[in-house]
Amino acid sequence: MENIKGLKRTRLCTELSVNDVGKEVVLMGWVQRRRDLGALIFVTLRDRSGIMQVVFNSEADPELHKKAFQLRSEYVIAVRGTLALRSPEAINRNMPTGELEVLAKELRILSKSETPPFHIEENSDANEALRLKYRYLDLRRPDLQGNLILRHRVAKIARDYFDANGFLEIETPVLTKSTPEGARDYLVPSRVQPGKFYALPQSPQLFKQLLMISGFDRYMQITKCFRDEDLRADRQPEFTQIDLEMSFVDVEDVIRVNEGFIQRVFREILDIELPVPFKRLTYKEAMERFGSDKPDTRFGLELKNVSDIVKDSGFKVFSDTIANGGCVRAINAKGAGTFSRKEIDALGETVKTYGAKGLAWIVIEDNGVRSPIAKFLTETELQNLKERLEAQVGDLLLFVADKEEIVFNSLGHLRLVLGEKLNLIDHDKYDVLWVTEFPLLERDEEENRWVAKHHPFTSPMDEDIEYLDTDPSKVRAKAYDIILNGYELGGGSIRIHDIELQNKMFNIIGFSDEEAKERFGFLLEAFKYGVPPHGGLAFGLDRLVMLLAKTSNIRDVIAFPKVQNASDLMTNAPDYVDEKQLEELCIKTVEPSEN
RNA sequence: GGCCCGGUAGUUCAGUUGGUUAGAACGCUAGCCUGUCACGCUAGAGGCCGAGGGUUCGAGUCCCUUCCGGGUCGCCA
Repeated sequence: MENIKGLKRTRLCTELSVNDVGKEVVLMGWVQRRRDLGALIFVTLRDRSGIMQVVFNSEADPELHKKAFQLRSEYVIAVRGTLALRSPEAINRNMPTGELEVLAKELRILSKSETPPFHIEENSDANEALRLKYRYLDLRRPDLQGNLILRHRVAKIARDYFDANGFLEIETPVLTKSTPEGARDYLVPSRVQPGKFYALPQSPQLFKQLLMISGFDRYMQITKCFRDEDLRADRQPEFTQIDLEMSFVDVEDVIRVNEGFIQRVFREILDIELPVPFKRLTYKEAMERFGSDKPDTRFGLELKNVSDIVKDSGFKVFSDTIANGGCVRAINAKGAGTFSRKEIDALGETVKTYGAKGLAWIVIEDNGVRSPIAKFLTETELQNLKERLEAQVGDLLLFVADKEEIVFNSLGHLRLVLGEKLNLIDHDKYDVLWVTEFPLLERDEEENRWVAKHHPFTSPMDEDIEYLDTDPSKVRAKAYDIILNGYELGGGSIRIHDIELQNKMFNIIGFSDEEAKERFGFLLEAFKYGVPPHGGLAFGLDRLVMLLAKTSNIRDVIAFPKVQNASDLMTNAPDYVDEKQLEELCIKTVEPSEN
């Protein structure tokens, strides 16, 4: 093994251009590939910027050529040589540095490598579990390097943009207090106070509110958050938020400053100019039209309420559902009348996933309809349905009857499936919108109480405060989510800054004064000493970068992600610890119970 | 916790109704080769068919259990 003594790297591979031809250069990096033509050896050298061809010619230097013969994939080398223009017939147009090559004068093997378990290349088809076990090799691939560089750039834009707008980056604790409500906490035992635990933050929510009370006026932080819930393609147990909070603002102020941020990200990263202000939908409208509070509005297929048409229908599934307080809604899948019975059944399975009992359907044909339910419907009902759904020959009408919640959820997801299946989604389009006026509260049927839909510090809308006592379900919140192509990019709210209202909120979600004091006493105490009106928002940085990188897997934009069972295949975390460590923490483990 | 998909050389995969010695490509090793760039040519090595149990004369293939990975529902204020 050799060292780099006396050699200094001049440039990265792709920083060299035809203007540098004739200069002596020193490159350092990994052997991407060796092509051995006998007396002539080509090596593609890879560094973070890209690749450059290096030539070893036995005629020019037999000793050096002999040394180059030893090179294998992923050896780390330093090469000193002359940058040369390739002869015209040897130019590789598929390579950014394809006009150039380095004629080697010196080679040092800085580190050898075993044959890697998978080939380091763009668009690797190697199994992801294998790539995660050897993540440091996976991260050598240009696509992942590009993703992490992109991530860095987005984070930098966030810091620059919010700095320019008067925000201060302030760190908040990672070891903090467990709070009720919300996701499961990750707990950290205290050694000095046996039996007590810290919790890792689900978000810095309370700390940023306290910073407003401290008078910092505008705060931002790029920070890790932790939620002990099951993973998804777009969800990791530890993730990063661009978190911010502002004083003396209302909804419009928060929205405006964040539109500017997203606009700048798209301008600088993708060279796309997003028009502001962004579209807005109220929560109610989003649900009614798209069956989702994070609608993908790149395509139509909107939901239509047909309850009034079929409320007295002979089809009991419809009329009984409505009689029991439910509803019937439908999607017109334009042109999907050609779907086979099997395909329609598969759509039925889709809605069943979301709790629907079934999917009723009608195909509009030249001379009438084809449908298992048509015989239960009168001619008038059929005619009204067609009109409401703007049905034409060749269309497939799809109906779900159930509680509103299930109808929205199942049709909302069916809509996405149909959008894909009917190829209605323009994957090069970026569709950004705000969803506003979320309900403040929702009913937890299991616990039979109200819970905060956003969090318990969210302010109700001024005009709805009167309903807090009479009909909490009617109260809308000063909460807003920002949605990109059907993904929730971020969300936030104006907070309650009045101690009376905050106490009332705790009471409505079932906290006694004692419990509220126990859990959030520090906040209520702070509320006694002059609280500016404030509000904020948090973006999911991972998700934002994921969408900018055009991948649907959040692991592709995280350096060391976790797999579905929340373990890290490289480090093998989580893992058992020494009995000694547990003793010191006064912790005993028990076998998990069956069931 | 539920549902769906997957696990066979280093890698990506094929493997028929259960039937002889489990194949291919890439990679790897060695040799030849002075303009390659997915270099080419020749030869070679390489397998706990995820694991355990069962059925069978016989299991990569069928059954049961289990482990691992992915997607998803629940969950994620």
